[in-house]
Amino acid sequence: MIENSKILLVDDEEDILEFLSYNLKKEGFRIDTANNGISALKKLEKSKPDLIILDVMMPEMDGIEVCEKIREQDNFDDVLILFLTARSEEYSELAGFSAGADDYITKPIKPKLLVSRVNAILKRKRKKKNDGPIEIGDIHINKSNHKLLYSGKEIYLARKEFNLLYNLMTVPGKVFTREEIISTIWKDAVVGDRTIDVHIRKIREKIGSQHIKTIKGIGYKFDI
Amino acid sequence: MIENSKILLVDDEEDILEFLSYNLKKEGFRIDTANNGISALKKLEKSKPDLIILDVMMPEMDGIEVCEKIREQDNFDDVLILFLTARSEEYSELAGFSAGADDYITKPIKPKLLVSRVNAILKRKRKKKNDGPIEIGDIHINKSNHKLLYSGKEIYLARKEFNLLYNLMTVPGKVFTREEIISTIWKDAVVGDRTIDVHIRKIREKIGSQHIKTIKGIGYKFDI
DNA sequence: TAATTTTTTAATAAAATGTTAACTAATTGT
DNA sequence: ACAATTAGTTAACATTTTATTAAAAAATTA
Repeated sequence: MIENSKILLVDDEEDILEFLSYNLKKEGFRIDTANNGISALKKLEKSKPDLIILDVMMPEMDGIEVCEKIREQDNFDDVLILFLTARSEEYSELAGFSAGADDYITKPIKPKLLVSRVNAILKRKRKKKNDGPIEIGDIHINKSNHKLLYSGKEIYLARKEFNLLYNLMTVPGKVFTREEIISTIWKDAVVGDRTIDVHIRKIREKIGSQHIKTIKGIGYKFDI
Repeated sequence: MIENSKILLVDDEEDILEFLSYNLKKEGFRIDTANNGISALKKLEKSKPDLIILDVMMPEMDGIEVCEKIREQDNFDDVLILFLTARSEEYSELAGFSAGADDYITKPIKPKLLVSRVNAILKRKRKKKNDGPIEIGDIHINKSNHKLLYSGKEIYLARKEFNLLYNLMTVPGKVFTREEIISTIWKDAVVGDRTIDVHIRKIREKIGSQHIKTIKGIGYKFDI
């Protein structure tokens, strides 16, 4: 998912565009480029990137200004923006954040750092996004109000049960290993494997067992 | 292997260093310590740890900064970093991840949780190396979520069958000797030759026998 | 704090997976 | 072609993993 994210690179220097492009494509990101602010704003509509990497120092319209313009538009207030600044331009951190940037990287850019930063910022977004309601078949689950509708009827799940089911439903069909489940549901406790089974059983008790499949030796998945 | 991993602990409080040290040594890890960021950065070169456990709150140079400095160095961009944060410091999760952390633990530290987290993170690293999805002809196999698609249809393979097929598919056309197969699939067990045959048979039952070829006297190979 | 609910564990049953042995079939070398 | 070797098949058995309970522990609520 993260690997598949689209990134729009905006810089007036062709070398930097290429450098960024090369390093991010290698990681599996889909890349679009623009070499000035105007062009970037135009490309936004069609490209619909998940993340924009924006050089602060550009002729005509600088990064801060581009960022502000993007944030003004209603449909792009949740796109991520990452600034590229020279180490010396101390001011830009503040200005950047106040213009609505999500993070920034100082030049000279180190490939590995760039990639780890980009991954981190996209992961963060996914987390936030993750809270929307999910509707699969006759099951509606909504984390923000902790409600589960099963063929129209409201079903109560205890918190752990709810989180577990919600987690499985975030990516239907994906097999979640027990390890994965534990690391997302039990962030600060150590529990045995049977604990998962028991929660799974309770969920099945309430919504039937046709959706949650056991993959023996691996984990569980939610199937439609 | 995991038990033999080297861990560098960085904290300004001697008590915490001792506490961590004690609990991790007990598990067989090799431990190094540093009580500030500067010293940690210095020790890196010689110590070459597999994992660094870093307190976020430290005088002079905080954990985030140390982490960034580590990530900037080209030779340490793949060392694992685990943050120690107070439960209240909400900010640090985000800042930490964006600085390049791999995971974090909140204080107060529970020994069991610490150990299981450290084991998990080290295991994860080891695994990552060769887990990519493989796509050959009409067969897609993905180890990370234990899925096999055969001309678009999902096919279930039991664990040993799956690992065996995956292994053959890592190098299509290569003949894997029975010895090789046993040493990769049955790391710590002794099994007879017929066992392989039976698993091969079960795989052929599910995806047909056109792909898995027998090389008599030698072993098996996966052919396109 | 007591009552109630949720979560976890422990014990054991059930199910699925893995292995072997005994036998058959196929292939290879002479 | 025939013995010798190697692979395939099957079903019984062993092992591993999950499901199910009930009960203890922890957390939440009244």
